[in-house]
Amino acid sequence: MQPADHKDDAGAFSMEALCQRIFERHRDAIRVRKPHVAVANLARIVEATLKLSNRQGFHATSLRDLAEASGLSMGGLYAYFPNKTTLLAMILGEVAGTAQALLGSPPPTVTDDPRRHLAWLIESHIRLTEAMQPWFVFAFMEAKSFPAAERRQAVDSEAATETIIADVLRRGAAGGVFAIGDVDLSAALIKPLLQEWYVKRAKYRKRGTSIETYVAATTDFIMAAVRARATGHSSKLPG
Amino acid sequence: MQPADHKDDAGAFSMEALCQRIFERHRDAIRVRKPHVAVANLARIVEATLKLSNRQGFHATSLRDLAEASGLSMGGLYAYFPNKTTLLAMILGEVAGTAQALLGSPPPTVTDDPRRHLAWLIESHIRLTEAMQPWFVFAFMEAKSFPAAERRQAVDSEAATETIIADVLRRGAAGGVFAIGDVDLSAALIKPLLQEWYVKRAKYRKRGTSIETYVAATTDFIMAAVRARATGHSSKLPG
DNA sequence: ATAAAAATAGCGAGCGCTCGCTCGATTTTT
DNA sequence: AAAAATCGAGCGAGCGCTCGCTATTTTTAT
Repeated sequence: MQPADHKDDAGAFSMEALCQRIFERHRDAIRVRKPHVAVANLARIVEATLKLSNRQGFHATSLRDLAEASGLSMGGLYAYFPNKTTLLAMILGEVAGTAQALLGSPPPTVTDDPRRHLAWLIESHIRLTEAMQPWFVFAFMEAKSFPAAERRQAVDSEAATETIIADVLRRGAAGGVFAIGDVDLSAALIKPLLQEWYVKRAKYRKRGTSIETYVAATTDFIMAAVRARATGHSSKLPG
Repeated sequence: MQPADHKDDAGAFSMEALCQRIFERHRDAIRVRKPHVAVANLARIVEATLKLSNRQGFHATSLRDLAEASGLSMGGLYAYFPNKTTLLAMILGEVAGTAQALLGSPPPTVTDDPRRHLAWLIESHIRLTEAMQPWFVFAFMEAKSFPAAERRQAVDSEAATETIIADVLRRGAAGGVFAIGDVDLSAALIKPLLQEWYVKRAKYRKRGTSIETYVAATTDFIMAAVRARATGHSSKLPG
């Protein structure tokens, strides 16, 4: 672990690292060739987009606002995306990709016990969305009111997360570790408990609820709801 | 109980009844004097607003679209609201008012047992938002990205519902009926489980999940999460 | 009963303005 | 000096909203 160079970083989920990946994924749509120039400006553009959109909505954010907030000109912006909708798609794609990459790769130490696996999913999801909070808020708020392709991407991404949860619940129920009536419905109910943290982030900040408290309370709430059998294992997780 | 005259009605939560209240609340902002004319046209305007906004967002819905979908002219619309923002506020206010009126008046047969009271809150909230689904989706999606006054109204309304839940949890915890660590945090976690039904309505429709199934599963999930003590009472609720 | 007068409801072209986006000129880098 | 990156005035389209107007209903006067 090396020190991050931005304030809000969490290493692999830093603005820098995420924009690096956006640049690689969209090389053909981005006219600027030099990586260090492109990534730096993408970071300024994405940062401005998230800030303005999360305040007033993506649709209500004009490219003039965006130019001013990012420090580029109107025309300059268009070297980084071919149109406004593609800028949206770039951000949505990065959110969905990062979430799937993380949640789809649990550490091997965790997967053999459904309780530990479920607890890991809960904590990882909450910590990921904390590190990328503006990104997830953006995806959550904007995905609904936009073109079919982008909308579908968001729905699929949500469904994928839910499937991961459902698989763990199913294995736990089969092994007698959980007592669950409808596994898919339970997975569907767990999702909004994880989203709550970033969607209502302001509320918890105002109340002084720390992420550790929220992770603990949510894990406890969900474990009770699925009637997780207590064992000798500590509930403490690797940070 | 008398038969409703619209398809999606649930009596007091019909488009007609809700627009009647909007008309009464905003008589001074609405230039049309005759109640039966005003209420009928308000219904067409609100219906069109909810339909178009829930597809593409309120901001992206133009007054020309709205005029065409409601069957009125551009100028005609402005006899029913002084500006677009007030139209938003009218709808948000009606949603918040209806929710508070219902959830704040539990039947006396229910309030003396926290378990029954909590179950009643769960079922009532879900059935209300089912009857007024487009209204609640609209409020949920649009409240964030709009003027301070309207935004505050939405936040306050959410907080009020959460307070009602927290009060019931607190009484139950005090009486040993529930075992809860942090009452306020638990109430905050119950909220998104109730919102899930209308926010993701399409998903459950596709899966064939009925409202009865969802109410039962959510009630079960929440009761387990708060460690509700089992009793001899039936868990069946009055419809 | 009937005609004149007043009030109400609705229309849609058009205003001032901002939007997403383009493109030739200009600056910066190599 | 060539290439890459950036600039910003300007375009047509579409926005929220207004206003002069017509058609209809209700009230008043005879």
